[in-house]
Amino acid sequence: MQLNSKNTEALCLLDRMDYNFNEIEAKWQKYWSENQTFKASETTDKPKYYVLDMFPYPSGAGLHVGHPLGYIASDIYARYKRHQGFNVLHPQGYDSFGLPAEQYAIQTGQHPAITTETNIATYRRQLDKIGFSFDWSREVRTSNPDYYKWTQWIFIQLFDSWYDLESNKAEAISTLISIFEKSGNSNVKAVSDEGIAVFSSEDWNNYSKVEKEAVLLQYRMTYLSETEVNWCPFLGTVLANDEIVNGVSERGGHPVVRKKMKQWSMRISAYAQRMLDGLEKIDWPQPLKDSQTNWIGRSQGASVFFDVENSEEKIEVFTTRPDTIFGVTFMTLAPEHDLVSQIVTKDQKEEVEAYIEATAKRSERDRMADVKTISGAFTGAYAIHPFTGEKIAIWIGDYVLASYGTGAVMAVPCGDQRDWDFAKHFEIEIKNIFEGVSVAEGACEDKTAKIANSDMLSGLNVKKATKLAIYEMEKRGFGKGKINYRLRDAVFSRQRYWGEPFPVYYKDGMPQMINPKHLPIVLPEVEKYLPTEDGKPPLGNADVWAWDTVNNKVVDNSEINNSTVWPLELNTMPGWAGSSWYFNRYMDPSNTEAFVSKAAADYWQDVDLYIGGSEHATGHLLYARFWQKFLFDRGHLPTDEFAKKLINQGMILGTSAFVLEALFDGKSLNAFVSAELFDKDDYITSVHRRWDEFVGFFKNIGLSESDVSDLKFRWIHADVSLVNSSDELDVEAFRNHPLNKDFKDANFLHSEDGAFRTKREVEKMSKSKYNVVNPDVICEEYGADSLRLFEMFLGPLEQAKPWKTSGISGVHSFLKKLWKLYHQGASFSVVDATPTKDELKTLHKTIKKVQEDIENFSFNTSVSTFMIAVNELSALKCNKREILEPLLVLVSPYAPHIAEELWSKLGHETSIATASFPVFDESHLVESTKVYPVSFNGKMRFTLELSLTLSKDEIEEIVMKHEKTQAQLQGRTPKKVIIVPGKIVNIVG
RNA sequence: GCCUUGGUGGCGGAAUUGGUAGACGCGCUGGAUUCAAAAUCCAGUUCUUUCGGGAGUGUGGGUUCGAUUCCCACCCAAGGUACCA
Repeated sequence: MQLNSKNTEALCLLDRMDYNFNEIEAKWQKYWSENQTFKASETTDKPKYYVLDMFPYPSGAGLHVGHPLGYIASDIYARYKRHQGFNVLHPQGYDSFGLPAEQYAIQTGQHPAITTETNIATYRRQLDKIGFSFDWSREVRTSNPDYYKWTQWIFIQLFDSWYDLESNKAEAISTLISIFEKSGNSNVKAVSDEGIAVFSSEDWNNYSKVEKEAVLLQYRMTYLSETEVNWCPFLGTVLANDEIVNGVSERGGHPVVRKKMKQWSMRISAYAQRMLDGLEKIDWPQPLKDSQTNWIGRSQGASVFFDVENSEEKIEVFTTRPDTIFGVTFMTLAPEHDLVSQIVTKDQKEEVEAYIEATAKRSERDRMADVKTISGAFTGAYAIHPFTGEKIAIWIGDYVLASYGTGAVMAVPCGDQRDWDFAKHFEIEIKNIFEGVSVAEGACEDKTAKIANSDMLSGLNVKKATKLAIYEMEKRGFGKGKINYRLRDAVFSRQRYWGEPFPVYYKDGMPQMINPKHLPIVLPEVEKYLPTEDGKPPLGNADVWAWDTVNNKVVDNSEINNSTVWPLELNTMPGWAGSSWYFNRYMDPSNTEAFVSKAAADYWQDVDLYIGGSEHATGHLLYARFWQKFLFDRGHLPTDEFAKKLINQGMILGTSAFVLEALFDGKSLNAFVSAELFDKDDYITSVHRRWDEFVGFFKNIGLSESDVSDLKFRWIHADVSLVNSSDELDVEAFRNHPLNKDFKDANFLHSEDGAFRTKREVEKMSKSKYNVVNPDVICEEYGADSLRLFEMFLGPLEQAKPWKTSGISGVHSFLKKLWKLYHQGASFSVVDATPTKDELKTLHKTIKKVQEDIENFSFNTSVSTFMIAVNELSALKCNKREILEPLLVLVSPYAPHIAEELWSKLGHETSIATASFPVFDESHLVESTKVYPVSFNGKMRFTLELSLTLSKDEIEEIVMKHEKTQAQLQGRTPKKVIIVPGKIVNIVG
């Protein structure tokens, strides 16, 4: 057929046969939405499968190509599971409470609810373009009152619970009250009972209401306490440990100081051991499990009590090395330790107080930055060694942390390097209790050393000595074996506006829960979103924020009368509150009677596959496991781990482009030189060779020849959309770019070939680096199917990898070839003829590989497999239904739009989403046998690589025909061929 | 420091329980088609070579007929974590 621009008829035909992805994708996205193709229901006999993405925080910047990576992977898996006959739940929603929306509100005065709404609309539009199989009828938003009603409800459940060590689970607080009424608290074993005064049933029954509430508050799973918190003055809020990085706030990098405040805390420490144990039964990445294990920080040892000389007080220490107790030569308390002021002697008082003041002034950041300096002070007091009765000096030092263990250590300088350093510095005795080891140059931290010089422990190894030491301590009553955890209770209050309000009001200073039937307590309107410097939260600016206990509603603050109307809690919940249980809400998103119905929870159970970033290891993923276990304990959920399998997708990085700007005397010259002029190796030569041109260029913009040698250069980011695949900058577009207003008349010194080159560097994708690639643009230019395939093709799912748009042409031309496979000339053409052996081989090879790939989450290699299949089938000119129909089902999870279009052209009336996954038949792969000679010494051995069972004769035939076998036999004929089960074949020559 | 993961062409990356290293794609080179360009198609592309070969999966050893794969030591990179007693 002759084609030219005048032949309009031929062009029309071309149009019809072309792969018009924009049209196809819009058509099927509309079809899926109208037919609710991906709506999940609980009324089916199919087995369930729950595929979940970590829901996004809808930021103002919209999506870049890095965001959908995990969503594409989970979507492929969800679609694959549907083809396999599973009832798939694949929902999506928004984590829409949080700091950036509020920061934006503070700056612009726009209500966070409005900006959040706008951002969600942008996200939804962008997500819809990529063709995900989400069930949007189940969407949740954490900032929606219908949702946070249940976040508040869960908070009330936590308040109404305590952790019973006897049953090792959270129990209703009413069970605790009835125990108190019968027998006081002396027999109660709760996680929180350390430091709680002992009382009898009589005491309890005589307590006032407020006294009872104060006692109970100490037992609750969420409790109010005066705690030292990480206060960030700039953000005006308290931060959790995981929100602090290197002593500054994770967000914005503002300094953080310690401050005592009345805060809600979550008793996550109660679950420390169960969270460790639970890791063994879930299939999560090892690095993530290790992060959680470290964060929980279990250490096994003993707690030992030391008497203080001339005092009633005892000092409790925690040690992981009770076997070294005879090596104790002093004791160190944290400067903040409660006992310091009581035991300090008159003589030392001044020095100790000065030291405490000095350490209090140092911020946490300073203390961390400077770990080398040894400092401390002697209290003048002495403890008594429980075994030997010797006097032991009590020191204070800031290397001991008040927040870990008991805030006191027994110092064993011969066995602990920090104690050794401290002892050296202050010239304290270092007693050696190790056999044949010198401690003159440093402590002996080797755990294989034998203990010496230690009474009954002498001669024992560490393990035995530890056991005996604990036994002796328990027998003599001054110590016991103990397990300590690094995991602290999580502070749950935030001095912010854009978060869940607490369902709490204060009566006589004690917190009271609002009856759940009056929930939600809706976030009030305020005029100013900014917290005050003293830490009073923005809700303090609300006029209508008091609780009327008669009418059960929120009323104006002026009505507070301290008998029926009381003030409401001013703090809001942290960002992780709403995200700690959302996966359960998807199971039953519009239930108004419960956060999830029993039926729905029993049906869906838990998440089968969860995909998201590893940055949530010690935040969201820890808190979510905690709430899940709690809700399980209280009988609200059927499982105590919420996600069976978890995959961390790697980050997609941007390839930034830099242009080289010339500076003179610290000022911009509004002039740029092509990047290769500044290459380390070529700089001299290329500039020298072009020296006149180089000087001329700068003379033209007003420099003298001598000025030129004083030029300085710096790299600045250029927008990547202005740079082509050969790193050449579109100079005109750069001048006219709205972000480069200063460079409108800029001068450019080009390379010799006339191009202007940039330097490329891989960095995190971010707006400020001008390296963001928008998925909308990719969808427009190449289609969503190309985007999906390319994101997978980029590399292994879990690895970080740079984005390079130029690579997309490969997957795009694959789609065009796939399309052609189903077309002949201008029209759709698939025939019903019987496939050949070769065609079947290609199909079944592909089925096998793709199925393995999906199950191993190696989505990148299956894209290659598709390309090979299409190339082979094109070469075979295969257009047979029996081959092309199953091929389409294989491709459809990856490139659903094109698959759906061709599927409908094949005459199917329903969506390809309901088609079954093709069944692999290995009988078509007979010829994929490989033979390797193993050795030749009288006997000859061969390895056969087979994926199927062959008869002896068939194997012998394959072996004897093989080229290498012929060579090894050197013309001789073997007497017999022995076939050993497995892969080894012996040929006896 | 400790824990974890990884190291393969110019680049992203393949390689099943140890079995022809570099699949597939990008890029590059040459060719076909075209007035031309785009698009498409075909061939080549680890390095080196005296065209016989030789070397080669971070480095050095080891096990094996055979090692990217298993073992030991080391180097490097990324991530997590840290006066945690």
